[in-house]
Amino acid sequence: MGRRPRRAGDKQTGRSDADLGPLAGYVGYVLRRAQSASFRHLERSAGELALTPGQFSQLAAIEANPGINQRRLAALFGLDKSTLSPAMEALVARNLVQRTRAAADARAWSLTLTAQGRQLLARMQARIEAQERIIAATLAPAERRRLVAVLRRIEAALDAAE
Amino acid sequence: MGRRPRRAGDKQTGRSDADLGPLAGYVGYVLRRAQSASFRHLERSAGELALTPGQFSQLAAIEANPGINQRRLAALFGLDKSTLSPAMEALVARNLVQRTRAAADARAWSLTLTAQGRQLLARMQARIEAQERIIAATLAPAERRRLVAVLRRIEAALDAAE
DNA sequence: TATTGTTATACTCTATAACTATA
DNA sequence: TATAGTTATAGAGTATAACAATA
Repeated sequence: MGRRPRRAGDKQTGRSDADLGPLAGYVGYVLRRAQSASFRHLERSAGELALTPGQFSQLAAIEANPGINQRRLAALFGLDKSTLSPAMEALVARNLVQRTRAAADARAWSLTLTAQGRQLLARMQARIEAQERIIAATLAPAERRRLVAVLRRIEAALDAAE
Repeated sequence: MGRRPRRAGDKQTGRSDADLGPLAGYVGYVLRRAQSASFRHLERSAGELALTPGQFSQLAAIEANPGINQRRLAALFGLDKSTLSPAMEALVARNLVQRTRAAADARAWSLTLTAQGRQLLARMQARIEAQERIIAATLAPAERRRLVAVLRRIEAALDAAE
């Protein structure tokens, strides 16, 4: 008999050479795997900056929309206002975000970045862009822009579906 | 003066017309949005089947690897064994998965689907494939296969990065 | 009455550490 | 000693509901 081919369940290697089956062919599933890998990589590369991907996105959105309130920021990310309340509290406690009462509405906060927040955001952005370069290196030239467009269309189509 | 253009912060609409800023151009971020939309859609379309996307993937992997043990199943998804323990417990309690002691190793479980598990998996798979058709409808013909390949390459590149 | 934000509470998903039983 | 699995526990991240202050 010839060499036995490597099979699922091979005790020698200890590696999980099990099979994903049909999962491996679903866009939804490979999307999840790629997204998880992006988070894992970002968490590793954030290191001493101690910013989660979610916190990065919140700082970036506040920079892009200075004076935004928590309701609008929550809506931008599809979160409930009660989720954003403690999240902003944590960024304020780290002196990354400044909350002042909105001039036009005393119920609402006006969110802006502090100097320290802008500086930390810039440092994190450099690491995000390093990740983007790793991603771009796997793509043919000009494929990156198409990928972004495709993913946006997928999001919109799924949110619009019954 | 002419009509005022719609601006961020417009109180009339109540819509969050705030701006994602540079986030909107990052592959990592649009990946996250698309993946979240996929989960939301799947949770809606699962309905009375009461299966989460994670549970679906576990059933599918057990079907593809009958007799797999929990360690290998955990490794397949990058989870800790302690995460899988209660997850399998829940599927066994619903009579979807059968756990028997592995013949070759009395420490390990041998996981297989019950008839009920196979039937529920098949019903859920039909809904997954409905989602895949929604996704495919946003893509040019033959773009789907390329997207799957691209996402796999991105996952591999990020996991390999320092 | 409606809206902005906070708080109490709970649920899901995940991990680490300590353990039991077996190899 | 090492491995498969379980359990206790903890920490994110999320939501709903009830509430206070303001519109």
